[in-house]
Amino acid sequence: MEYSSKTVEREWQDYWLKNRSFEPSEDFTKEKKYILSMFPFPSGRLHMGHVRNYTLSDSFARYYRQQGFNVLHPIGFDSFGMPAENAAIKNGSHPKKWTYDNIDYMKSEFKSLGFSFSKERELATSDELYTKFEQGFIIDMFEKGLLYRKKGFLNWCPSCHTVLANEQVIDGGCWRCDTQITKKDMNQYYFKITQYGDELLSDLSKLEGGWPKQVLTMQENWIGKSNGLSFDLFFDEASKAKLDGKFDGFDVFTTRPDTIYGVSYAALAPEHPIISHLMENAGLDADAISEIKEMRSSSSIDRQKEKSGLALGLEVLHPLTGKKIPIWCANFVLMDYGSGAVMAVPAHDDRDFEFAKKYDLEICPVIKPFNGKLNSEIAFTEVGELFDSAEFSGMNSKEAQAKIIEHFEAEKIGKKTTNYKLKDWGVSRQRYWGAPIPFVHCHDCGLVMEKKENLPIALPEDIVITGEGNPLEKHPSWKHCKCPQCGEDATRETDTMDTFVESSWYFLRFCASPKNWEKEAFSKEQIEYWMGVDHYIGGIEHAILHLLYARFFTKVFRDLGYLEFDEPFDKLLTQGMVLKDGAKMSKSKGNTVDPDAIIEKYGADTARLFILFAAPPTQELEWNDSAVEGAFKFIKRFYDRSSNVYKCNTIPQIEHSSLSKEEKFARKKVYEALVRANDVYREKYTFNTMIAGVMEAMNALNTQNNSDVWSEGYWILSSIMEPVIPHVCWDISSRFFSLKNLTKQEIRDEVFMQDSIILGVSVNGKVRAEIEVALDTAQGEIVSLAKESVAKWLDGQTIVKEIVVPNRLVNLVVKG
RNA sequence: GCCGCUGUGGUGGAAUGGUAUACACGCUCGAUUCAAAAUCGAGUUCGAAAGAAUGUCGGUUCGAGUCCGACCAGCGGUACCA
Repeated sequence: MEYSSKTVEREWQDYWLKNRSFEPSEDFTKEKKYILSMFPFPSGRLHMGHVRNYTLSDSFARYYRQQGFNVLHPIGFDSFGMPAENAAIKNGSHPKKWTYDNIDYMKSEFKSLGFSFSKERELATSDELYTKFEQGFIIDMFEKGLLYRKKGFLNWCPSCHTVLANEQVIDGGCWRCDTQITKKDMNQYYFKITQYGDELLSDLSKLEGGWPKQVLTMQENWIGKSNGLSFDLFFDEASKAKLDGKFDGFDVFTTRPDTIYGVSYAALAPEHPIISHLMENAGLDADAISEIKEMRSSSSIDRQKEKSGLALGLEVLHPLTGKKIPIWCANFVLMDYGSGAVMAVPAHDDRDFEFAKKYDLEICPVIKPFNGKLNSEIAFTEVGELFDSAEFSGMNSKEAQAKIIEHFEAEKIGKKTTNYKLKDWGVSRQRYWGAPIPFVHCHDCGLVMEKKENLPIALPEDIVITGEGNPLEKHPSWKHCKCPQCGEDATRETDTMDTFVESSWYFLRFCASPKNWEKEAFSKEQIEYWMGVDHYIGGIEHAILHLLYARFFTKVFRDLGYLEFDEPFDKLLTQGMVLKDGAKMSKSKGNTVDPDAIIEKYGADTARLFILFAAPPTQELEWNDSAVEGAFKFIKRFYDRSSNVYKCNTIPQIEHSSLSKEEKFARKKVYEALVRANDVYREKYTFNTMIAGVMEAMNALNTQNNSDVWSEGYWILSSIMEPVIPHVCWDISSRFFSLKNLTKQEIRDEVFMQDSIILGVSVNGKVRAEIEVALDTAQGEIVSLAKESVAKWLDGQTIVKEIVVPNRLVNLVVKG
């Protein structure tokens, strides 16, 4: 029969839909598997990265269904976000229409690829029902003090009139219009993720083994825990007077307390409150003020280009020596790390050194290498031996660090402190297409939460999107409301939430039974059954932000009483990128391959087979047209050779000992493929080797013509391949096996029994010959056969050692 | 700079410390065909051979692509984090 991908694929896609084949059961006594792909943004069309992602999760889902598990394999759309607004600006389409049109199209693509997603649990995060529950959680978090509002210096694009996230700033410019961004002091909502910093770090150990090491390391570095000493530097009397008595001193943090005797100046971030005070109270001249303003507004890229600063005319006293230390304002000091102020030890820190050289500040070395001499041309930043450090002189750095912290604590002038690079998560965006933050500003009551029964606070549809400013702010009526507390006139918050908020809990929403979707976000019972996600599959680009935020939400929900576990994703599989001509597929490079075109030409099964066969999932995948052709040929051959198979409702029973050598070999290859398949799904995820095993089995079946062996072979192979090329396999299975073989397959040990084995013979580790011996051959005889086979290499040599590795090889060690 | 990953035929890639190059692509030859496509079959690491080869150099071992150390190259993450 001629293979037609279109006929076969359409038939089975309709069958699956009609029979609700992929809906999870509500029977919670069954063993479950929760297989999840990272859901897509509805950009319009699927790209090959998506196809790779969903082919992987689909294979897992189908495999576990065959093994008898209750499988949840849902999909949705991460459908809020800037691109919908950008499309509106460009084509005048409404963001909502643009988004939902794209979703409809992409759903049809899912169907044509044969992905076994649950239809009934499909959702989009821009659905009002989703917004409703999300706003409820935001209110919960605000009540718990995990969401707060404060002023911060944010990235601002002067041309687009909007705040930009850090990741939307590219080389110091706006990602859309290239304008140099500036910093603007604005109100912003923040999640207090730092409160969970320690747990987010320590729980990484629970993920070891299940998550790639690389991702764990990236998260660890991102959280960036460091231990050290924090202490106050106090102003002298003259400086206090200059500051109108408002400040006694300021706090600094160091990870190198062992260098404390080398402190020769201290520096404040341009945004530091002491500097603001000086600027506002005539403590600085006009030139200095404009210089500081310049530092404050320059982008972080600019600030990294060259160190600059200015002396403030203030002095503090060294906490141990009492020596006077000058205070500078320096652009390399960051306000949002530590306390925004540092002690500077130019002799032992590269940055402090560079700054001291530029402004001709004192450099006092206090640590020298254990062996060798100090080089005064550079900072010595490694550990070493202390000198000129009072009673700590002569100690090594490590010892001195502990002792100096002890000393500070005993004298009550400082304490051991831990700092994190992790910052609180700024979540407000001055944008239309996002979930509104459910708060109200009331003249009398201040910032007030919306009442839960009024949720969702939905977006208005009659808006004008120009790309300038926040459309919600400009809408004539939307923001005007009554205060939920006092009932007086008030205004709604017009900021919307970062889209990372939606993706931080969607995996929980999928656990909810759709029949209760209106009533609740999810129930505890459903969550406890389905979570954690057994296999979470997606791109490495989400290694930090999305996965960190989802972990954070899980812990918050636990503390709110919604669930009872600590981590959402048991196993994480990060797929590699899809490349063409050695570069990532992208529209701008013009090297994309459209999935629809591949399906049209070869069918979904070919696309799926190629993607899984061409490389292991974690590696980059190089697109190759002729290899796609090869995958297509295999499917055609697989379909065609089914003419050797007869109809049966149970697996054919075969008397193994009665078979010919070729027939035995074919059976062995078939069952080897089965063993490998189980290995791959449960542990190794190297689908390419599983498929290679099936190809070997096919090649072996081809060398014989026993119809029992063919039929048994197809019974097994079409079961193994069903998760990869489902349409063809369902077709074969229905024609010959009444779909009875798409289940767990038993391994038959008898096919692995052999009468003889082939051993390699090596001399000094170099393989020189092969011998075939009967299974029960005694070791002595094996050795003498081996010697015979390599006589040529033993000539004139003395054998000093004989090593026999059972079933593998014989190694003879000789000396000549 | 720091952290991580990857280096195997012409190409994608196989190989629990035990016969390197499975499987596939490509290429070559042959069958089929009036011819081509499709299909089927054979061959294909390099080298005429001895022999050599898993980025380079060392080490551990009877035996190393695999383990250890140093380096080189490519890719990715991150970065004035005190």
